[in-house]
Amino acid sequence: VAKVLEECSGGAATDEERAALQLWASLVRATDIVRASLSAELAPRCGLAPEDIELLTRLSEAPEQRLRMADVSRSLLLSKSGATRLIDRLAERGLVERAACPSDRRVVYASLTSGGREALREAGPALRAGLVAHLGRHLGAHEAEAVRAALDRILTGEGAGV
Amino acid sequence: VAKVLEECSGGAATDEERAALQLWASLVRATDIVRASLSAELAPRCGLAPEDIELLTRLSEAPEQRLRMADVSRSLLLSKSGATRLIDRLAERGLVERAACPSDRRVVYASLTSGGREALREAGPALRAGLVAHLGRHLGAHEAEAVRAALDRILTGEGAGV
DNA sequence: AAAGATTGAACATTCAATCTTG
DNA sequence: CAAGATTGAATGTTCAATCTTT
Repeated sequence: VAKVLEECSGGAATDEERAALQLWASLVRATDIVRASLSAELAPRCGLAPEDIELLTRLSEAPEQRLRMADVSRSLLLSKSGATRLIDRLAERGLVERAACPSDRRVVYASLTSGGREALREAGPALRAGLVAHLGRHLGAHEAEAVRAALDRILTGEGAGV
Repeated sequence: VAKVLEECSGGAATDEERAALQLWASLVRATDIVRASLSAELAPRCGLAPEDIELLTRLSEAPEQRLRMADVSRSLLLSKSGATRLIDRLAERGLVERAACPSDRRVVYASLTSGGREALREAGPALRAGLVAHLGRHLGAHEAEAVRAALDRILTGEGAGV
């Protein structure tokens, strides 16, 4: 990608621009490919997409195992309506359920059901195995740690609220 | 994410699994956030999404500034129909056009128009500036290089055809 | 008026089926 | 029959508008 832009899209790329371009290309490709592999392996195994597991996980760690809809959207980097629809889908499958909040009647909680806990118990090990196979296997321990540290620096620099 | 799964989704995560989990969380978040920032900045500036620019770039570097539809889908990690629709959209805007292949009448070329070259000349610098601001700015030169090397190792390990 | 959530419309992406050419 | 490309249907995502509650 970089070599291309450097010559074709306006010329005059600096070294810094070239480096950023290459880094971006690798970043996007790596996440896309690993995501695709994970989805393909997880779907037949447990019928859940990686994003579904991510949601169930966030719920399982939350106090009372539930989250306000707005927090679902924020923590998953999803629009408000995206959160509504995600919870719709998982609620239909019995993995989460909606609950009213007594103290503020505007908020709706999404809470983990026992079925959701069960699904997560099965999906968790599969997800972890997939991540080790597709990600960890190719990197040494402190190399992985170094990459994570660099990415986290970008995240905090860009103002990501964990 | 990692702390959660370690305790909630089946327990007994190894150190290796924890590391892979954390790396994955940072990887996904970083690409999502940078992608969102890029899209938001590029859209008003030049009316193109990052993926559009990526396609125009690939075309601009290809021999004759054209690519077979199948190569579009492969190089952008898109399904065959996804490639068809992407070219549809950009052709409607006059940035690419379809052309028949005389030697094999099954193949359709997507080729860059002069309008597409013009659009890329404007978008290229904007994309590069955005990438430096959102990605490069937070990392030292050889740190960025180290991350890229690690990601590329994952890519070749996972069998990514560049 | 502002915040939380939902809905409908628009759009992008994929899968499966189809059509044409080799 | 296999490969290249396109189409229709289904799914998921977002934006803008709406409704309720604060």
